[in-house]
Order: sequence, then structure tokens, then C-alpha cells
Amino acid sequence: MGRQPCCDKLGVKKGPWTAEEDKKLINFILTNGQCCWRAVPKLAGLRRCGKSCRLRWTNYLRPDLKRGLLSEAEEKLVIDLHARLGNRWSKIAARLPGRTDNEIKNHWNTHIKKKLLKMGIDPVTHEPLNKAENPADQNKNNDHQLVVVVPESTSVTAAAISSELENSSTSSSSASSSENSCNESKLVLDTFNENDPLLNSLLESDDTPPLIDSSWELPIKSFDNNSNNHMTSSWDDESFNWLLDCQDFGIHDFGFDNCFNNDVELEVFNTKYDMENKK
DNA sequence: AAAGAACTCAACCGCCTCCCG
DNA sequence: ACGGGAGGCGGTTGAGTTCTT
Repeated sequence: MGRQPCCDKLGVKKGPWTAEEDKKLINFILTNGQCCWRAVPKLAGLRRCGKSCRLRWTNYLRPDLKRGLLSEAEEKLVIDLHARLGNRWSKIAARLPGRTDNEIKNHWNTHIKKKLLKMGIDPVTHEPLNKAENPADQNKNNDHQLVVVVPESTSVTAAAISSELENSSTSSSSASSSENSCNESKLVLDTFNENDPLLNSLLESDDTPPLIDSSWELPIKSFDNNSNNHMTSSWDDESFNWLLDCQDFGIHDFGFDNCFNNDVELEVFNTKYDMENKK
């Protein structure tokens, strides 16, 4: 006997979500908060698996999502985090406000991986490719390079990779030139700086609160499992309708520009907004 | 202009972890 | 201490889109 399916497969719809389904899910979550995903489809009137609902909400419908391509700053942060955390996408996403693990995972696989390979860096180990391919050369290289052993088997510091990425993105360097730079040991293998707030933040325990500004917090109802009582919420029908409109239009239309914490976030939004308008 | 290749990303699958009885 | 259920996570898939020839 195999494992029981997470939901009754019979009558469960799959594939892309329709606007109607989205509406139902948003309506339900905003009314009841995020609780017991298994029960959500039934209560919300959806013929979907609970998992599917959770995924749709967290990856697409959440009003605090940024959307759009990752900015250069975000990309660097992802690389930094990946160097230390590995493929723990949810942990990485937790430190990028408005980004989902799925989005970061996709971006890593489609963009960053290629960039790193082009730069001659192994996206898995974050070490120079020639070194990874030829372990015999390792000792030789170590004679000339400062290799720092840090947690998660990372020997090339994230800062070094980020710096390389920046160089590669600003110049139109070919693969061969990148390889050359790698061969010439241009990677700066600097030591771990304990005073670096970012790195300290990254190395802190998993309990550390994410770097999320309070302005990104969801103003939705939270659910008290013990008492089955709903906490008070700032969402009313008017707010909900506004959110639905936001899904269809854009934050500019609602004077929400000042919700962005910095210029980088605003830039991300503007880029996406312009792209959407051009469609 | 059309066909095929390459790319992107939303969504699914199945395993793992945590929590509760 | 143990077992079962639910949520969470990471890997993978495949449909839709864009690019190239």
C-alpha cells in the first residue's frame, strides 16, 4: 500500500488557475485567514487540492509579493545566501521580502546558474570550476590562494562571487574571458568578516526573524487555532475589493508607491509595471 | 512567415519534518 | 514513545512564450 494522497484525487482540478478560482481563494483567505489548508478547498468552494491552494496563495496571490525579475542587489543576496545555505530556497526566500522560494529557485536555475557557469564558478560548490574538476590541483592552488573554510562547505566567500557577478554583468565579457579571469585566480578569496551585518544575519540561527520590513506584513486575519476565534483584522469588504482590483491593475493606480522600502524595491516594481503595460 | 529550438515559470509530486493526541 | 495527519520543502515537469534560423 502506497502513501495516501494528500487529497481526494477524484474531482480535483489541476493545471493553471482561473481568475474565478483566484477570486474565491483570495476571498476565503482574507475572510478566514490562513488556516488548515486541507479544508480550504471545500470551504472556499474550490475543486482543488489544499496543497495547490497553499501554493497558489504563497507563490502568486499574496498581496505582499513583488513580482518581476530580481534586481541585481537581490540576485547578489541570493548568491550570498546560497553559498551559505545551499538549496534551502525557503530559508533564502525568507530573507528576501516579497519573494517566494519558488521564484528564487526558478531564477537560480534559469539565470544565476548560467551566469556563474559562464564565470567559471561551480553553482553548487561556489568554487572555481577548474578547481572542482581537478581536485589534484587543489593543493597547488591553495599555495597561492587564501581559501577560507566556512560553514556549508563554502570556500569561496559569497562576497567574492558577488563581486565577480557584478563585473560580469557590467562588462560584456565572453565565456572565454571569464574563464581566463578564473584561471588567473582573480577571485578574491577574502576572509570572513565577522563585522559584516549581512553575513552575521545569514549565519544566525534559523529562528532569526527575516529581514522583512513591517510594511510588508499582511494585514489579514490571523487564526487562533485553540479558540477557533478570528483575531481582529484591518481588512473589510472595501479593502478586499481593492485588493482584487490591485491584482488586475497596478499599485501605481492606488498611490502605493511609498510602500516600497527603498529605491531598489521601487525600481523592481517600476520595471515589472512597465513590462505589464507594454503587453 | 513558418518551424523548430530554447527559455521561462507556474504548478505538481512525493518526501520530510513537526505537532498533537 | 509512538503513529498519523498536515504543512512545508525541494526537485521536476510541461505548457506557453520568445528567440533563432
